[in-house]
Amino acid sequence: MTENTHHLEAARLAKLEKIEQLGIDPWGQRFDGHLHIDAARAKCPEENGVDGETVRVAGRLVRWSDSGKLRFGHIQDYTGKIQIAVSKKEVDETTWELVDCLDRGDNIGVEGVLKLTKTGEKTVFATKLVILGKSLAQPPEKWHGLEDIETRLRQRYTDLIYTEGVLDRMLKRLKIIESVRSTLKGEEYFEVETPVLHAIAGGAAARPFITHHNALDIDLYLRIALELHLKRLMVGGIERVYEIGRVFRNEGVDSTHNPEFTMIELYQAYGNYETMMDLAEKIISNAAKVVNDGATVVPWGDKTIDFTPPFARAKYGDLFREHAACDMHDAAAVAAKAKELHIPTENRHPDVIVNDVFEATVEDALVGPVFVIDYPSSMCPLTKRKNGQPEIAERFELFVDGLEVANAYTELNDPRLQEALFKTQLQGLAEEDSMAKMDHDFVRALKVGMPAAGGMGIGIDRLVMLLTNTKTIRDVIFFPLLKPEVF
RNA sequence: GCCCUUGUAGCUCAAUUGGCAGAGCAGCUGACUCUUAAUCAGCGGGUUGUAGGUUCGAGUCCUACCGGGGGCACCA
Repeated sequence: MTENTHHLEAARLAKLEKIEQLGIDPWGQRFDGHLHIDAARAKCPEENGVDGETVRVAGRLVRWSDSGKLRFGHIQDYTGKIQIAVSKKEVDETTWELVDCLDRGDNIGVEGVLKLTKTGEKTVFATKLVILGKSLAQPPEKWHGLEDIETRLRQRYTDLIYTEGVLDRMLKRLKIIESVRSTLKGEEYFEVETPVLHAIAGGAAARPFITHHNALDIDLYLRIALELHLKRLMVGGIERVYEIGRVFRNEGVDSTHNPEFTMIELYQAYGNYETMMDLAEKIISNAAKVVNDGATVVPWGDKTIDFTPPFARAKYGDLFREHAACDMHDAAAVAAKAKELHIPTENRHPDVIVNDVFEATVEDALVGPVFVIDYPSSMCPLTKRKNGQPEIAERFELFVDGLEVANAYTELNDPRLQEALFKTQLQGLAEEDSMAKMDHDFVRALKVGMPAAGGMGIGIDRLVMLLTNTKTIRDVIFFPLLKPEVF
């Protein structure tokens, strides 16, 4: 960079030096009392020729014409954009020289009078102007902006500034998370933090990332779920508990999977999976309203999703019969259907085959939102069985347009059954593929006594996708995983 | 991991059969006190992802590698 500075950067460096020669710090100083730009816009008179208040605004210069003795530009902050006008007559000589050194991309602060231009645009007519941070990088082209996906993801900072809708969508993500917290606060939940480094990667079926602790000389796993620690806390007396946190799964990347993603898991003593359905409806419909102007019906590509409670509920077995055209308990018929779908059957537990057939035939057909309830219990080693029906687990998954958004159970709190399920691997499932990894301490905790409870996990990234009409997960994550860039 | 596709100036894109690497925007110099894709005149800007190969000649064809996108697999 130093021995081979690009000519565009060189031009900016020359201006930077000129600013220093004026005795001005090109990197800026404290600037108090600025209004957010949306607030400034709200204060601007609506009538031509009327002087409004004198205000201070600050932000990034995203349009600039450095010509003549009256110059216009737009500055932008996270609340919006407003035009500024700088007239040579209205500012002192040093400021006018500073104005000559401004480039698109610079951060500036402006004090001036709010009024409309002759063409009716809300404008701050500057009486003072300061630089709050020089930009040395050439911004993207003003009309097309940044379109190269790789550049947008690697240089998210630039993407956030110059690509229409990116910052807005990410702010919606933050508001959705705020809304989830606020809904749970209303339900008297406590938010906690539990370890990310696990000795046993339990609570879900996924390949973990492995890391190493030097001083203890032990390998550890980055967590793949939050479940087992939160249940321990319920044993400890925190009746309603949740965590919003990052989980890590060492798997492929596609439009709905990022190796690290954000989950909320929550547990409610004395509840069950029906309690969780009611809560899921509250959490999701509230969040939908926050980012869709109060509406619970939201656009989703060329479809519309109605998140107005209550959501539909359908039994796993019924959906199976409807879409796979056979009974899930009829092993021969299921095997035939599996063969038809090129799903392997050899040495695999019948319920694993059922599940594969279910995924192949049912899931994509579910537009929803729909709670799929009552799963085959063999695939649910952490879930309570239905009274008198040990082959059915009180579990639901919430599907929206084929996307799994939430997963919940009536929690298994029988330590003897839990221990037995940890010991029994499903045929045809490698241990690393199983959710049932022996965790002796967790069994010990259950022996202390966990109250009957409901619990739920929601994929926050996918929820944000659905509520912001975004089809790829990388567009709702600030910094999705990419292979390292070579400099 | 496999298949398809893609990589040219800061950005967005051209480049005919393999035949002098171009444009717009942005930048620089000058003019302009109501502009907003400002306008007008002039000027500069390239390791065509990287490394090889074929050829008189490669942005273009071939091989490998690197990055991105899409699909498959994985993700019960």
